[in-house]
Amino acid sequence: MSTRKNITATADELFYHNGFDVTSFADIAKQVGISRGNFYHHFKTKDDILEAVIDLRLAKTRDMLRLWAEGAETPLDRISCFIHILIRNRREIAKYGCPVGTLVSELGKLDHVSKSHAATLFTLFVDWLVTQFSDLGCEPQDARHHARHLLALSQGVSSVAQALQDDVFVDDEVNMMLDYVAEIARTNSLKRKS
Amino acid sequence: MSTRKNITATADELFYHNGFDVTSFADIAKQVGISRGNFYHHFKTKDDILEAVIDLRLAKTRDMLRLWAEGAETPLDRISCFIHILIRNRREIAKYGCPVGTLVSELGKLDHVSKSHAATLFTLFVDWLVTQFSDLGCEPQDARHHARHLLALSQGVSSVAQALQDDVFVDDEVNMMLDYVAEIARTNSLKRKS
DNA sequence: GTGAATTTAGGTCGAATGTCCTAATTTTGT
DNA sequence: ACAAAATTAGGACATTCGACCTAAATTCAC
Repeated sequence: MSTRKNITATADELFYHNGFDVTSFADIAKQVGISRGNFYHHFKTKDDILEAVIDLRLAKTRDMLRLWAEGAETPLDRISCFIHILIRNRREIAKYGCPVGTLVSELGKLDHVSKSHAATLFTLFVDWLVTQFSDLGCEPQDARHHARHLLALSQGVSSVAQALQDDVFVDDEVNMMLDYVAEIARTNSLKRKS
Repeated sequence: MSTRKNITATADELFYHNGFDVTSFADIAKQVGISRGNFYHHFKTKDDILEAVIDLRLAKTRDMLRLWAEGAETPLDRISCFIHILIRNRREIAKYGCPVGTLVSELGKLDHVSKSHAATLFTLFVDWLVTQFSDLGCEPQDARHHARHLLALSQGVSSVAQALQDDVFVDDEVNMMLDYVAEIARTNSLKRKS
């Protein structure tokens, strides 16, 4: 892997685990195994690293969403993929929260220029979910509503899970989210028949 | 107001607006209007200030919950008070997120000793909501489930609202939460009749 | 009123930060 | 093979941080 990508991937992990502001050049350099001075050749400022990290996350998210769209047959299965990240990443979430939500929150408090850039990560999920709910037969405004609701729920579950450290809670909420989507699919199919 | 309380209140605000780690002694001193050196007499370390801030928030939260319990006639009205903080504090939430969730998240990433102390802020809300749902006629495990679900939703709405900056979204979610509670109250009253 | 206790201001300290520079080292193009 | 370019290491820099100290100012007790 190129050094630049190596730096970006390491910064991505450290920003997630420890926070953007707390993570120093020295921390990243130590983990990558290069000298601090080497940074300036790849990234002029720390903000440049942040931009690269956000771009990396955008790319990884797009890949993940595409994989879900291709891998699952029905919109319902695809939405289930989204919901199940809460279980698949439960260990990391319990420790560090949601990588998107915590970054947006921190950048918001720092009033950082990249906060809107980070927020586009959210819209990536919203847009994808809107597509799925539309494919499920929802009207545009309903699809948007359901998509945002699901995103908010996943954020909230991450946040509370980090505080309470309770696996059962996550399972319960995931089941509720699955029921929520199944109910929408059911009513939509009824509507279609009438 | 005493200097100590003045420091604590100012630190409370700055920790919320800018984050704990980012906020420096100098920042607090400047806003309070005292010299930096004066701190050491009131708080030995920055962590001591954090402890005092968490205690302050615990006290303020307890007062607020007591006020809601006394001010509202029915459990349903009391739960509505909780839900409506999302609207009452919408400006601050859109800027800085939820004061509890963002603090727990930051302390979790810092692996700070006070993270569990901060997490008790969450349990304060959970316990209070459990009481309300129990008064509404819910079984203990149901009450706990509903309480945590509502808390997670409020957290998620705060998080997504900060990213999307959309007032309509908050209104929609608040209405959904109110419907959720109303539905529980309705089914409970039906159960009671049978 | 006066001595003791509390509170305050201002400065110092080492450590750590982001940024930047320079000189080696390695890689690349021909 | 060799010059040019890219990459790397290590250190210098001004600044800021939490922590700590001392002395002046203020408040309090009697």
